[in-house]
Amino acid sequence: MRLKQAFDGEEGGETKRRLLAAAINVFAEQGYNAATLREITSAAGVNIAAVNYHFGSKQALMRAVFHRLARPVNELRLKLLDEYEEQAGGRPLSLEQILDALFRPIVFLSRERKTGGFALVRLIIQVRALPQPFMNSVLSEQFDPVASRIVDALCRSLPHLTREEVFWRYDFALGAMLHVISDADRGLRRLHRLSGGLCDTDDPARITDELIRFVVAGMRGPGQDQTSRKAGEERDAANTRAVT
Amino acid sequence: MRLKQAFDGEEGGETKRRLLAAAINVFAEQGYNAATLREITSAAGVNIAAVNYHFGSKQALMRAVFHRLARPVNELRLKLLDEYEEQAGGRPLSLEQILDALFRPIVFLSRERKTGGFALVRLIIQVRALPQPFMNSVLSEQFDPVASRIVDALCRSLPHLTREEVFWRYDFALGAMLHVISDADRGLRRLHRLSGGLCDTDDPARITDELIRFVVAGMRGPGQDQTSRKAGEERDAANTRAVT
DNA sequence: TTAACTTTCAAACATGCGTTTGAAACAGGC
DNA sequence: GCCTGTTTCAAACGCATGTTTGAAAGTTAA
Repeated sequence: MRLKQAFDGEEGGETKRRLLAAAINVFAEQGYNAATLREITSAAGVNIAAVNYHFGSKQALMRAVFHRLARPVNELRLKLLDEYEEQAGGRPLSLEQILDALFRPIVFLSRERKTGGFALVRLIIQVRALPQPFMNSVLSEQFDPVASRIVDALCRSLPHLTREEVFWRYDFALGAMLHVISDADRGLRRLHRLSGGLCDTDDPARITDELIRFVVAGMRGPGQDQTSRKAGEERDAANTRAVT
Repeated sequence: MRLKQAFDGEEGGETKRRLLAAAINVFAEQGYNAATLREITSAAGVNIAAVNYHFGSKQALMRAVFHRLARPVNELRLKLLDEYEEQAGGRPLSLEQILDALFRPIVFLSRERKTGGFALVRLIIQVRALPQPFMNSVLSEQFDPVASRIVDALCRSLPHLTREEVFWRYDFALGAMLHVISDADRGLRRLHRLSGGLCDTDDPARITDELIRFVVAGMRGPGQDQTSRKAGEERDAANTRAVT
């Protein structure tokens, strides 16, 4: 067997590795459209033709970046779920445990530039904001399994809610998390600024703490069939006053 | 007085108006970086030199777009707050009223392509995901006043929370909303797909209903000093088991 | 009608992009 | 050492972009 083949694994050789690492950073900072291959290859210290040689195209490089970053995070989340399920011995997981698996890996990693967590979060937010059709399959492949697993666990943990309601709340929870961690990643740091410095958006433990408290309460809030009729009527009247 | 000067207002002449309208659509669909002036001018049926003549640059055009879109929405939100405050006659607004002002204009408008609500939401999400420094001032100018007003109202409505906690929860609520409305705007329609069609992400009333119910519960959840010591200890132990 | 200003236009500028090409360098096995 | 395949390289390709330019067309007031 050739030594080169033994060394070639998922990460490829030195050039491929450096290229991937540089792409992670540049795509995260600039976004796909504004990132240029010349900038990436310059940061990697390799020749621009290497992109086509090792990855085939800019698009393929972006997909490789995403695959590289998302897999470890989601493996970790699934692993946390596994551990909690083993502890639970067949009973439903607690809501806190589920949210821990949903949030903590991402929130903490979003503060980790070395491991790529920072970049992953940036990229998730970016592809969500501006879809790239060529990314659809890698996103589904990486994120759908863990989403389904979490929703299933939530349904068992929150029997007062319909499955539909759980899906809505899952989406809200995800949005709340992505929103707060994306805020800290930007020059403006809006929440920190708006709050006059009260909110320390650099502290993942603080973020997780506040986030879980909010989401736990939101998740445990009543479902539609438990909301009072009076509140429902007031809301209908408010909706009748059209936005114009 | 020249007739041209009378006609020139904020909207400018026909060419400027068409250019702005086309830019709204193209920027929203493509994002700032991928949108080209040739595409915009082609859609507007004007010459490419008109961009520089009427707006000065691509960046300035983008700022003008944002200014054009954000102002009516925020005026509406402030107006809703005014009305609710007038009704309240000096007492704190109910949480539902505050959230109505926070969410409903944007959620409903996000379904309105004609009024630009759709485009505005898309643009907000995009500039958040990938900051453009040249947009910072227009964003602050347009959104900070209403944010501060809402946080103030929330503080009065939720006296069990510190001002810091209110800011966190405001941010989570905003994130939840932006996340769910951005989902429906994209080819994949993830929530609809993941939920096997259960969640109708085209229905603004449904979105608002579920969103408000979740956020009301989340906002009313206990603050940090009301959370049980046992839950806190369990969380500390979980944090000690490091992510890797 | 003329003059002054405004607006629009086609063409060009200056630069840049992702991709390709063919040769050189490298690596490894026989 | 030779051969084969792999990898890297500089240059080029084919095309695109935002901005500028100078002239033409349009508008308006005197």
